[in-house]
Amino acid sequence: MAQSGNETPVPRRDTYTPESLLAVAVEVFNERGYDGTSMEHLSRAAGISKSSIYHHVRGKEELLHRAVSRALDGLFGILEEPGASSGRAVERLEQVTRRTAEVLMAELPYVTLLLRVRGNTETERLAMERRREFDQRVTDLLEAAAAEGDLRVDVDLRLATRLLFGMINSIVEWYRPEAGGAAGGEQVADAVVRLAFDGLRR
Amino acid sequence: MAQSGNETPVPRRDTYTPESLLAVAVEVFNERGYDGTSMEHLSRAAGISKSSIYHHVRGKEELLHRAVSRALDGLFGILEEPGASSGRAVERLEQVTRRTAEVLMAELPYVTLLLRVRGNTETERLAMERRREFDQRVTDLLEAAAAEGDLRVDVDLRLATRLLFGMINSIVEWYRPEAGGAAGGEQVADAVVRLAFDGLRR
DNA sequence: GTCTATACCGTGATAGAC
DNA sequence: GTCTATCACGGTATAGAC
Repeated sequence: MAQSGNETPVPRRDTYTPESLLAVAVEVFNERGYDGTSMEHLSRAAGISKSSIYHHVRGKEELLHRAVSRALDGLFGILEEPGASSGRAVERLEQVTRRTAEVLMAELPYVTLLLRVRGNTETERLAMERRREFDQRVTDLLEAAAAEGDLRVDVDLRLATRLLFGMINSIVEWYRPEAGGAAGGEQVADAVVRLAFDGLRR
Repeated sequence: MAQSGNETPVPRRDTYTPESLLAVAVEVFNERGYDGTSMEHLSRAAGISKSSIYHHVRGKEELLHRAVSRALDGLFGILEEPGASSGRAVERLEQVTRRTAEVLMAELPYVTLLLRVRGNTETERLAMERRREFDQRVTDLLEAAAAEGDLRVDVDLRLATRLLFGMINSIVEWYRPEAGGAAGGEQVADAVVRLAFDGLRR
């Protein structure tokens, strides 16, 4: 993500960085819920003591903050990608839909946590606000596509955006990258685009 | 819901019953998350002391149990309704889709809580299991509809079921009955069925 | 049916040795 | 960078008066 410059030439072996600790913490947060996770749970999962965790991060909420920020950066990155700003709106919308599903799967644990945040702390409220901002950008895209006459007219646009995101976001409830089985990431993204734009019916 | 027979002729005025206390508790659970809610929070919301709550229920988890049971009873009720067992499968599926959305909105706080349960306690694990059972019943319906040739063949059925439920369930994230505005329950249910079966595209 | 007072434990976080 | 020991606090739940 950030530049891996020429300092610290090779990742160290054993000791934790805030980043590697984050990966562990986010897994636990997603299993037990953020509020349901104690520092004791985290310390056991990381294999170090509670107080060692405080050497790397200021506390539980900093871990949450880092996690949701990473997810949000991934999502907003989609809007900067080439192709997100030219061409027919419905095609841009289709591309954003596919990329959102892909980013969600690529950054699965981080986005999962983001989507479950309820607004109890300042960190959570900030995350919710940025998320709404992203949603709004996509709503704008739907409006543009509707103005170009490419969307059905019998469904409210805000409602459609919400249901579209509902479908995409629900991927976090069951997608697990290791189990390639009947659900590789490509296949999932394809299915989302097909169902969202053309529906279930033959 | 239950019979309002001739005993207890009129609901009492002021004092709490387990049922009326439940309504308050579920609201708070949904705002703060179950784990994020303390008995102190509940007591403030109910306007009685912590210990008074224990007069009505055994503890926090009993409130959770009552809430998710109510949600699950509503959902399984759909499968018993007339029309859910005869006729073309794709039409039964459409009907179940609409009814699921409707029940979700009618029992909004209870279903919301059900959908957010993560499996930390025995109550939660039981709820998750019954929920999976419901999902399976709907997957069966998709299989039947596919066998009758009414569904598109380029999307995996389990995947389609999950995305369908993802769309329906996401209603709890934003639907609020009081704000009739652009989103009456009828309109939402219609939109879900249209998008799920025929897609966004004109 | 509600209250105040309290038991008892797990929580997030810190101090200071190694 | 990690540990053990400890702190103050808030958590669920109970006892017993009114």
